[in-house]
Amino acid sequence: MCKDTKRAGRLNIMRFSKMLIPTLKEAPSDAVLVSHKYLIRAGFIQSVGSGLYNFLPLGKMVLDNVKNVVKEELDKAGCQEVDLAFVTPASLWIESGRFEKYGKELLRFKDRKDNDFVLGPTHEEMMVNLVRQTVKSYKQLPLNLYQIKTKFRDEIRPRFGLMRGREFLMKDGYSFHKDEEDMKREFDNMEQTYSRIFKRLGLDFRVVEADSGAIGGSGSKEFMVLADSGEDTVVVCEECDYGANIEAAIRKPAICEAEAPEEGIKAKFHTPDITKIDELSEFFHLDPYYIIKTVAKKALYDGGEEKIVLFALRGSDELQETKACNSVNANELIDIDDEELQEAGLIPGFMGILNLPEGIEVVVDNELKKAPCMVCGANEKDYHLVNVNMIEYEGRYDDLIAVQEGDRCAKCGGRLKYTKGIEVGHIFQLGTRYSEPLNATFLDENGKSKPFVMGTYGIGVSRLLAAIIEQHHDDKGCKWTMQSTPFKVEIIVSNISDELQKQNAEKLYNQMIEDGIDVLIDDRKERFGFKMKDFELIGIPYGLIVGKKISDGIVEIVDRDTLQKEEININDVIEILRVRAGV
RNA sequence: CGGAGUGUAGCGCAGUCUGGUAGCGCACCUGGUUUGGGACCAGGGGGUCGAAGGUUCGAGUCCUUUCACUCCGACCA
Repeated sequence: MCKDTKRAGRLNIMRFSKMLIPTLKEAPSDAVLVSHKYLIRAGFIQSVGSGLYNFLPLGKMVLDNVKNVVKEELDKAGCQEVDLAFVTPASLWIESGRFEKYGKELLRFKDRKDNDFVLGPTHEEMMVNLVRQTVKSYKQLPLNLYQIKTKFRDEIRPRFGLMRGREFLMKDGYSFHKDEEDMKREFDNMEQTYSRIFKRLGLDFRVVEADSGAIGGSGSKEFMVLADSGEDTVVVCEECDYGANIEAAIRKPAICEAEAPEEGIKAKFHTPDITKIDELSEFFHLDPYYIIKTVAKKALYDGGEEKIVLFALRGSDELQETKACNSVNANELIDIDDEELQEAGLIPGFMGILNLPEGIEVVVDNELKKAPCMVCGANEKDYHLVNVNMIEYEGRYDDLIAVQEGDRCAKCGGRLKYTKGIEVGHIFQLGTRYSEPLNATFLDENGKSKPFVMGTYGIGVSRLLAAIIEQHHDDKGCKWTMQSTPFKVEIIVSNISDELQKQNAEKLYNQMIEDGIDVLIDDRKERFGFKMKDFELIGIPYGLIVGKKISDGIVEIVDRDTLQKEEININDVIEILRVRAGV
């Protein structure tokens, strides 16, 4: 009894016949991802509306397990758990300026007194508010506070089951420091902590350089679980450990093996109806590398302000929109049609960076710096310029390139390739982006008032369930990893009407409970095949089949990963499972 | 928001064109036979056909309106 009390809340034991596990033969037709299908078919979750899910007993167990791993590692790393109000007064959001800016994902509503509230999609404001009220001195720093809490984002298009719901469970952490240096130390600490978390959960992942996006800040890294169904494109090096989201990936500047054009004097060249890079390439017998591609976009800013921007890069490269957007500090870049271009005095197909009409902003890719003898649109119908020497060009440069597979790694020169990833974690160096507007300050060693230097760190906890299944499944069902699985072992009683099988299975069940092994016993009055199908669908790591050979003292262990069966003596069961399941 | 599509039993679907008693498979309940790979026999329960309005002797089916959901694009843990 005493033993049981000690493990209260940690040990999962259950009878299949008593547990609510509504397994289904067919998945709802709208499920596209395997994780979505299996989580529903195996009775882990239930859909209740667009982007809204109920967690059934099995799903809740997995969710708790994942939560525990996250919590244990964070606490070990010196973080402290808090729990902030889910409903938050809009006033804080107005103060930070995000009430207007955040957009429609922010669910707003009023209480009976007509006061504005929001459902927290993230908690920077709330956490800064908490800390600014309680921390006054550098002596109280650093501080890393987190919570594991339901978030609500009214996504325009929720999809893929738990992968992108509107309501989801997220761990969000915020750290507060007296200076940049200490914040960077904690950032590294979190990178290592996150790596430990995902490793414990049995995930194959990469830490990659990322774009900071809307949250802002100087440096950020994403934790990507590698899976074909991932929504993000990740650039990784085949030789070293470099990895980056395509939005932030860099490369060694490209070199062209094709012959460079002979140097000459800058001149206008008649190019009738030749508008595309490959047509120009053919016309001039020149590699696209030596042609300047000019991409026009409309940049949108706060308050409905907009302007036309030209992005110039080599004909052999592609524009990376996120980089381009960041380079002009816009909220968004949108395509622009030919009519609008003409109104602005630009000629589609013949745009270039020289001789431009008024009011057009230009950003040139870094790799065009000092490039000699380039071909470029003349901003005049049917004409291009040749022998444009970029040494003479004085304008803004930035990194605009979308790294391609086969490009060279900036770190080691190795070959870069694409892979797909599921973003399960994101850590940011925030700086004073929130502490300043919210006037959250402390007194430093010299008695001077300073804004907190902050970091922010997120993990998509409910998304992790989907990520685990995306990476660990076969055509029969789920394969939970040891730290995430609801039970370590499932005892399958082949024929429950057979007293000998039943008694021995019950004995093993009780023995495992005694020994603290999470165990589910399938004691339903069903046929063998039926139970095996459920076992495979649910994905508990080890099955223990108590069947006909029990009369000889023999049972079978099934490894869910390989589906290999192995006959063993009933007396060795506990010992073998202990070793295999690490319990 | 733009484009495409779907709403019929818990799940998967047929029926809608051409109006005439609401159907199939799985699941569920009862009894029996079965028990090493989603068994079989017999019997049974379950539906405001997404909602509202209209046409008609009669609407799941035709007309109008509306809601929800899903898929493809922009957002994100």
